[in-house]
Amino acid sequence: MAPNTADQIIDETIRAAGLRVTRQRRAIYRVLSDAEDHPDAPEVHKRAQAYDSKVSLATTYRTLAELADKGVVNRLPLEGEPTRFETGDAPHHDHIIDLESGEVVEFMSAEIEDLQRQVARSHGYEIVFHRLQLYCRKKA
Amino acid sequence: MAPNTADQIIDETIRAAGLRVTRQRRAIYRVLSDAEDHPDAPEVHKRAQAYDSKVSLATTYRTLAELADKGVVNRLPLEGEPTRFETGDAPHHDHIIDLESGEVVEFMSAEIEDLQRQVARSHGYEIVFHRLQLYCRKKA
DNA sequence: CCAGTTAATGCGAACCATTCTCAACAACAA
DNA sequence: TTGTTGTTGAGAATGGTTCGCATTAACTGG
Repeated sequence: MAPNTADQIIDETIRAAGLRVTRQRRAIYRVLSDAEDHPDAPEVHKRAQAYDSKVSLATTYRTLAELADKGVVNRLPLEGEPTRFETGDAPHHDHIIDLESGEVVEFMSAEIEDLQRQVARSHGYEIVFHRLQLYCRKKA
Repeated sequence: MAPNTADQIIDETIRAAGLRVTRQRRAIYRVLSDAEDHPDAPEVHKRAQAYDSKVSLATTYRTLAELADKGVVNRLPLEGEPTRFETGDAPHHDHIIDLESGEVVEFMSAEIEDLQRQVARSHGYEIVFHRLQLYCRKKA
């Protein structure tokens, strides 16, 4: 099996995070780069095992945490359910959570971001990171 | 000790939530209406015991959850630490979290709220509730 | 004001997502 | 290839929160 570009990028990403490239980390990161949705850790684990059966749940949590700390992956802590994950390569965005289906939709609003910074500044703060989640239902 | 207005309001609030008025619930709710800050459940428990020594931690969690479900109290789930609580009687607002001190500052922005609604609508959703938290550090 | 009905409490056990421990193992560098 | 050091797996441990259940206390309606 010849190396392809996608694999190389994944390895590169892991290495750039200052981590050794292992089968497990490749599988875990690949799950997120392939994902169309926002899986939680057990789900990432399950999918990772499809790529490589030798991935433990502990390593999944560990790797997700390490990658998240490096900014390569984003945590998406949701109200009342396990944290979900997404790759960190997309430009910054916030989330709409469909309360019925659990589906997560990404959105972006430069205006909101600006206002947030403004609000923070007016209180003498600067934003390190923020969390904006709109828990919604489909409009009638 | 003659009944005063504050006590009556507390009882009223609890009753309005469809709950029986008990010493414990009075103590717990009073903690929040007296609080200047945003305590977590164990802290509420500790303070509630000052008003009435017979309050268990389980009841504290239970009562906070019940009151939160009724909208009388707001949950404030924070990134990486226990959920904190506040009364629900203040007008809607969001929070700035000081990453160094853990202090929570409330703010309000009608503009941001409007933009949120607009964003949701443009995706075919209507907001049921939202969470906006700015994790900040004091500006240099 | 009392008894009965039903809800609320306290205690500890249970839960669940997540993290840790540590011996076995695998990446990478020389 | 071998040494060094980071990584893994398995399961135990953690920590916040919830539950089960026997006991106790609020609210009826009489």
